[in-house]
Parts: sequence; structure tokens; C-alpha cells
Amino acid sequence: MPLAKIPRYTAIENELRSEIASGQHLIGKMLPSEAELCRRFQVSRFTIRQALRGLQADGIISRTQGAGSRVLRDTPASVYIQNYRSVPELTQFAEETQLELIKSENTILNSAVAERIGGTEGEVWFLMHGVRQILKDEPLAFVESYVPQHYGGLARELAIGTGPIYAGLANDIGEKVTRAEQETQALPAPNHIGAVFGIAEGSPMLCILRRYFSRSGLLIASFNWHRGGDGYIHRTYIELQSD
Amino acid sequence: MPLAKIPRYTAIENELRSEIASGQHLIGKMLPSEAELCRRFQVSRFTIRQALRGLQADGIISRTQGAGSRVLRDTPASVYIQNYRSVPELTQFAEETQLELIKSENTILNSAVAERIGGTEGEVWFLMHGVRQILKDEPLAFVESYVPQHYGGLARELAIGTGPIYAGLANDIGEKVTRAEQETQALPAPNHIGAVFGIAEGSPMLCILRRYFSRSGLLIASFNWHRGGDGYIHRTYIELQSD
DNA sequence: AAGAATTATTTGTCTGGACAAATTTGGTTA
DNA sequence: TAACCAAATTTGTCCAGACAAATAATTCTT
Repeated sequence: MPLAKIPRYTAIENELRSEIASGQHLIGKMLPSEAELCRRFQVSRFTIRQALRGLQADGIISRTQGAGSRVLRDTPASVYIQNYRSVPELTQFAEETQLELIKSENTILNSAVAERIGGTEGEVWFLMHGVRQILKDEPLAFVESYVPQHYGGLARELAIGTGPIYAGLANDIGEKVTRAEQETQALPAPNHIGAVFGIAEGSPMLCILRRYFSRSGLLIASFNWHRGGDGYIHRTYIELQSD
Repeated sequence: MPLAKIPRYTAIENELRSEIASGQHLIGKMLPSEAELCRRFQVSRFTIRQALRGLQADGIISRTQGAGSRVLRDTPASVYIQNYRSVPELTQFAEETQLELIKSENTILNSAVAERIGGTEGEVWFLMHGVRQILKDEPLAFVESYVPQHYGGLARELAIGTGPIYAGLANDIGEKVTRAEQETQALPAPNHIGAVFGIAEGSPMLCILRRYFSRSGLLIASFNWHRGGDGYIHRTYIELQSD
């Protein structure tokens, strides 16, 4: 008693998955063209395209008109999905907060910061210190933002204005934010930051580093320092897709 | 100077989106059939199917062979997507770590804990203390897990065994984990936990509370205590979908 | 040797068609 | 009136074909 018949395109999709997972088609390399795959599997172009569509939907390949299909990864991209509806939801800053710029300067990266933000030790970057507030004198976050030096003037203007800096930077170069990275750790309050929050140097603080990227690369990296304890809790909700 | 020409199927997809968002096709009701849409828009069935495929990918409709297309929601399901490949990636515990159970007991919830885990002050819950380790005597996390009392015995068995507790609990009631919630904060090290890590009481620690739910409700809530500073950094990567 | 133009290749958009599989609807029978 | 069966309807699978748009490769010109 054979199993239910699966569609031809699913069988082909599975075979290509297998070949990719086993290293027959390396990450970064091109798959055979649609025409070649039609010849290999003796099926119509529609069937091949349906199989490739499945791989594309899983983030395993990208397809470019005129170029072909490139392997992006060797396993499906996700099992669990976390949904964000907006940038403020992502950063957990309500739109009613505002950033007050305290100081900005060019700075030479030390090795610790360079490693965290993706620059190189000794490079000159533009550094902005500010306080994000809900109400006047009610600090939500102390923010240290690093941008590549050539974005310095623009970033400073954006910091003074309204709207997120990274969106303004991306917009200026005609691109969109495509990727965000977030690193969370507990740190002792540095004296200059503890003073802003009225807490003792060395008290536990939550420090969240966020890096925003567009196609061209890093736009901005910001260290966000928050109160410890119940003074700031970073919340995340994850709906799990059925696989 | 007109904008770039958009594909016919995209225009139709957008028009159907509009109609759904404006209430012309109500949630739960059926869309017109493919054949009707072909007649209405004077395009081939391929073009209609491509448009419906886009709505389906956004979770706006479902399509059933023999029945038709049903409206599931009136707006796209998400703008930003964060992907996790596996449970260990979600929790950032490699599968090679193991949980060593130290102590388990029934406990009466105080108001602070009750509020955090979703119980009621005065309720009896089952509490397990353990250390998650990479290598023997190399603690990654100190874990305090609360489960509803009726799961107590099973949870204890699962804690001793391999595999995540919440998955075992869900499996036992014939359900799957459908939702996870995570709350991250910086806290001073309690004495009994600082001792496990060899750090002073009051030192900054990262505390991540995770709650796992199935359709029946809360399965388990665990406080995970990690080293502060560079001793533990919680990393999150977010690919932003184009909207 | 470098840059521009042309050609070849590849995927994207779209048509028309056919048969299969699943669901819904309508008619008949007990 | 309920159950069963057949017919109609709808989406799923798959074919062949054509032209457009984008990219890569090759050729030509300076």
C-alpha cells in the first residue's frame, strides 16, 4: 500500500533541499538554471518554478531575473516566528518618547567597542550621547550611538529632529533598513550614566545594543542603558507557527 | 512621468486587499471564485492565482481545493519578522547543555511572583531550582521554574530527563507550544545564586523570564539567571521583510 | 587596458489549455 | 426526514508557449 502520491514539484523541491543540505550546492553558489532543471527532471518550467518557489519561501534560495538562483542557506530559515508591527514595537519605545542630545563628537574606537559595533580599532566614528525621555526629567534610556563618520552631520541633525535616526539615514541613501541586531546584557552602572538615573555607580543596569543595517551595511549602532529591576523590563512575545 | 509599471497580478492583489480591508469581503466569508475573478478582471487564471498566492502568503486568506478562498483577517499578519530555527536558538541554550535539578517543592505564590508568571497570590505551584551547565561546574544559567501544581510530578521527571520541559508537558496533554513570552531585566545577584556563579551578592545579573503556553494555557514559567557583563550576552537577529 | 555597446542567458509576467482531487449542491430513495 | 449518490463547482497539478525585463558575458571601440 504506497503512501499518498506527492506532487512532482514537491518531490523535486525535496530533492534540491537534500542536495543543498548535503553540500552538493554550496551556500553562495548558483543552482542550475530553470532550463537545465527542466531538462534534468523532464518536467515543464511551471513545475520547476513551483519547486523553486518553495525553496525561496523558506529562505534557502534567492532568485534574480537574468542571473539565476543563489543558495542562501542550507536549512530552512525558521521554525518560530516573532512578529513586530512597527519600529517602536521593535525597540519598545513608544512614539511619545523623545531623544535629548547631550553631546556629540568624533571618537577613536577602542577594541572593545569596535568588536561590538563592527568597526575596526583605531577608526574614527561619530558618537552621540543622549537621553531618551518619556516626560521631562524622566529618563527611559541613556543612549550612546555610533555612526560611521561620513554619516556624522546627518545623524546629528536627525538626532535633534523627530523620527528614528536609522530610518532617516537609510532614507538619505535611498535604501531601507533590512536587518536589525540586538544584544542584551546586564552591566554595572557607569558613574556618568548612574548620575542621569539617580542610581549608584555599579548598580545593575540593562544594556541593549542595537545595530541597524541596510543593503550598504551598518547604519548606526546604539547602546541603550536602562534601569535595572522593575524599572525597565524588555518584553518579547512569540507566536509559534505550525511547521 | 508615471511610476514604474506594476505587474497585473500585483494590482489585482492590491485591489482585493483594499476590498477586504474596507469590509467588502468580511472575515470568515468566501471570496469570489478564481473563475469569477478571471471574468471580472479579464485576465488568465494564472494571474488570478498569483494574486491570491500573495494574499495567502500574508495570512489574509486560506484556499481550499473544491471549496474556494476564505478571508482569514483583514490586515497582513506582520511587518517585521524575527526568525528562530529551533527551541535552543530561541532560548540561546545549545543542545549540549544540561539541566541539573537541585531542589523541587510546592510553594505558595507571593504577589510579586504571581504577577510575573500569571498565577494568583496564595496559590500553590510546583517550583524547581536547577543549574543549566555547559560543562560540569560551568554554570550557564540558574533556573527557577514554576509549573501549575497538577503538572508537578511530570515536570520533575522531565527536568531529570533530556529535552525541554515545556515540550514534554505540551506533548503529555496532546498539544503543542503555541506562544512564548520573554521578559528581560537586570537584577542584583541574590546570595544563593551569586554563590553558584562565584560572584558577589548584588552584582548585576541578567534575568530572563520565559513563559510557554499551549492552547490550554500556561505550561511553565522559568526565571533564568545569567552572568552579567560579557559573561552572558543575549543575541537577537531580525530580518525585516519588505512591505 | 578600460569603458561602452551588443549579444546571450536567465528569471519574470502572462496566455490558453487539460485533467485530477476535493468540496458543495442537488436529487433520489428508504 | 435522513442518508446516500451523482453531478456541478472549485482549487490543485501540470503542460506548452510567448514576450519582457534584468543580469552576465562577450565583443567592439577608444
